[in-house]
Amino acid sequence: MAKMIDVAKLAGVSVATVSRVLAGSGKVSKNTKEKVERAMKELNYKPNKLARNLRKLESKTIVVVIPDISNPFFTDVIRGIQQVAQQHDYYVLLGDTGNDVKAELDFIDLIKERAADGVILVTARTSPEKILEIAQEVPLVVACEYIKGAHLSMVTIDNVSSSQKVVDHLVSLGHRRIGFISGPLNVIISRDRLKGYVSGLKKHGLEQDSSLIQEGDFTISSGFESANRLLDLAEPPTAVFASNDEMAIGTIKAIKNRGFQVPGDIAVVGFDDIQIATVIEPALTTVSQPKFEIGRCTMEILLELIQNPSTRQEHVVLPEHLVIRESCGYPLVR
Amino acid sequence: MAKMIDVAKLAGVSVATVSRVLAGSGKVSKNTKEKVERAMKELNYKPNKLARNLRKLESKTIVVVIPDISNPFFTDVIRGIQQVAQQHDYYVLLGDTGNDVKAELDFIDLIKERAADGVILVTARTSPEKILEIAQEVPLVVACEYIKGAHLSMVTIDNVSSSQKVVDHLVSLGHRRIGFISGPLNVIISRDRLKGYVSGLKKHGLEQDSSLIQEGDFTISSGFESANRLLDLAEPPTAVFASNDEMAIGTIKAIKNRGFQVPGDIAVVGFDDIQIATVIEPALTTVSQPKFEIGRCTMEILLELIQNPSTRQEHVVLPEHLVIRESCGYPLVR
DNA sequence: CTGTTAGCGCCTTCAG
DNA sequence: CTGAAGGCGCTAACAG
Repeated sequence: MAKMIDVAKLAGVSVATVSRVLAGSGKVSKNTKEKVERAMKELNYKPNKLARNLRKLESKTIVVVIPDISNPFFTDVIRGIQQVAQQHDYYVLLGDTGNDVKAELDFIDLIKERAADGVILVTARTSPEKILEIAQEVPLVVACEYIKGAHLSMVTIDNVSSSQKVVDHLVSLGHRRIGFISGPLNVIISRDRLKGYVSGLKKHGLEQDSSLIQEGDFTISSGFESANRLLDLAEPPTAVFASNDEMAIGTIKAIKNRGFQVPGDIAVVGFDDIQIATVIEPALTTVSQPKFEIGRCTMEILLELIQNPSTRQEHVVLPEHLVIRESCGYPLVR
Repeated sequence: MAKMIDVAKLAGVSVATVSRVLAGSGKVSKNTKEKVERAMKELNYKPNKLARNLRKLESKTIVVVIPDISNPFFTDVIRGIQQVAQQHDYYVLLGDTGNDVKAELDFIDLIKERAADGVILVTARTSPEKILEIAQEVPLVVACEYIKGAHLSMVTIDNVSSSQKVVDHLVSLGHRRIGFISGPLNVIISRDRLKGYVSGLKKHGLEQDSSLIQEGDFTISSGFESANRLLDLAEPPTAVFASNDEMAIGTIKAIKNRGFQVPGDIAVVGFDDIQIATVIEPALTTVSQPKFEIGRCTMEILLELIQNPSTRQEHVVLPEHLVIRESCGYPLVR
């Protein structure tokens, strides 16, 4: 494997000059530049990134920490991250934690070991205090999740108002008894979606019935079980709002399982807009998160933070929108 | 950021000793070892991987080149790769090409730049000759795809015999007119699945009708269109075998769209067994690839190749199995 | 068991 | 515009 000095010798110049043409830092005569380039090509020279990284004390790599890469929601976010990373010559290291907090911390440690220049957390199982502490020391951006009132770079949507919009939609279709399946309530975005649901009800003068609220854990099966509890009610809801698409799918399964129709008998709304939402029958009406854009934006902020660690930390809120498909049908007539 | 020499000074030893306790190479007295460890903890020392990498001329990183990370098939493979990588202290760099051949080559180049120690190709858009040439120079393993008769490390399933099994199953249910939707025929695994279908027909003494074979491109919409062509036939098939689950989903949509039932009127089989296969209605009977295991196995082979580049290259064929769900129903009575 | 020393390959002042 | 030289932080001989 040819190295810089080989190129230098062949071109009859010094390593400094080779380094200069590599960096494209203009101060090389056209003539020598050509000589060097010819030599590089002849030797099939590739600069050794290991050496460059050590010298510059940067790795040109960022870590994306996610709970589970086989969850389709995250892969779209990653694609956004990757796109911006590539444009700026950064690589992305995959930090799949398998939902393990220890693994999360280990990946973050990569920065201290200089194997990465920054981290994106698309999960935040670690305690908020810890994350804040880490964010003081290293470039870190949190995506999708957030920490309340924290002085920290974050990119999310507004989970409260988007949930409220769902209630608006359901009410406009004539529903007055709306069930809600929340995500795990120890997660802030789950609480936000619940909050939006509750304030949506209030806005329309509907009373809140705690039996209509069930806690799930974002899986299809928890959606199925929660929906069953809702269907067991003396007076079941005419619509169910699930806090993510997987749970909405479980809900649809539960409803069909009892011989009811969606949306004929009961309307269903999801959240996230993953691909399955378009494939399931009926196609799911859901809150579409700008996943790709979240990824892009997160990476852009991280890049700024890496270049200038004293950049003011900000919480960016991206717009989402309700996608109306088939699972809510048309206005109820009762 | 504390470095090794700081630890050495604080512990009153030389850097070599610190390096030794870090490497755990036994030849340090218990006493000094403790001193060093205390110093490391006190300074909150983390070894600089950049320096270590340069010194050892390795990056402890491998690149996984995939066409599209938001395709759920690949993420399961990646999880398998990641698991083994983690066990061996390797990191995985994501090489999402977005189906671009140039990007594929660029990611492979990372090895020559020593930013990675090996590559896993879960796609192979690049020409076989080029791949073989590259594999001579760097540790490279191909997963899911393969190159015929090549002296190259590959991990796949047997696409021919598994497709034949699908035909066996369909025939056992009474089907004699079986449609086939292939993947793009410039891809070898598509041709293999077609080959299995054809030889399956022959095995059961069924004649091959070329109008029953349609070429798709692995997307839902191509499945939909191909299925429509099949349904337009004067004598449509009683069963359709699609070469992947996405196309099978498109097929089911097309069939339902015409007012027919699956499996009541027409049976459908897919290939891959991605998550959607269990969610779609009817749940899809499909060939289940051991995706996670493919990932694990591929990474293990790559590891061997990295440690010993002269390892004999081998083509590992992993077992798959047919998962029978609802989309084929029960034996036909005609 | 421990210390000394010479690089890994590159970038970047500082001179010229 | 070009060259010489000093590290980046660590590991691996080689001595002792």
